[in-house]
Amino acid sequence: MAFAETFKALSDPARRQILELLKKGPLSAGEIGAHFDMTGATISYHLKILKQADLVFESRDKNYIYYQLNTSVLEEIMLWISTLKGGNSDDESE
Amino acid sequence: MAFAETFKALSDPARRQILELLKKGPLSAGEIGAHFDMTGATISYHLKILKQADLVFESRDKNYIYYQLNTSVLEEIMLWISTLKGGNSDDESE
DNA sequence: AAGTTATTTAGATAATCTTCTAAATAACAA
DNA sequence: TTGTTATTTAGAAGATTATCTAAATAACTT
Repeated sequence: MAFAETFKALSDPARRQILELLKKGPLSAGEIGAHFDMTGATISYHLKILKQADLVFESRDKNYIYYQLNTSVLEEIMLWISTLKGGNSDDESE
Repeated sequence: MAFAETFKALSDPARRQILELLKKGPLSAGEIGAHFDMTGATISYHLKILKQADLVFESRDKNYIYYQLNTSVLEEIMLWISTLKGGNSDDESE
């Protein structure tokens, strides 16, 4: 829904990399953090922004919080971009 | 090419609106500015960022500078998003 | 209950971003 | 060449962002 929030969230390289990690499946906050040279607090901050943008959602298990991609918002962005390109949202070969 | 730059450029509402205006065709910096409640200097700043991100290009005529959409970069973003969603960049119904 | 581990929240700081005003270019018109 | 119009550049101010450390929660283990 909130377009600004979504694009804002995508504008940071670390957050894009997080999304790419999640492409393969859910990961806990700690597992995500292991891929970065940042404190857990900073990772948590980025996850919060991705969550607010609806790009990820979380589910809890034991004392872990798992994050996973939410692809539905990506659809909406694709739509925005494709109307910008083409005018029409439908497929338009040539 | 520079993904970070492109997403950064798209993260500002005014810049997205500029792109939408340019969808209908080229406009001069002044014509673009007329749609916003900002100084020409600020518009120029936003145009520079869009230009650096390769989202627009300019062409000069008389003492006007016309801006127009460059859709090729939009393709690349679509590709990034769709690989994030689907894994495969090709069409994948269901 | 007390201790441990995973994660978030709070508060601070430094860097980056958006915007303005004023001045500089660039190109045209007389 | 002088003046006018369109746009950009420079420099400054205020807002937002990314990051850290330290402290707070939350959930598990013993």
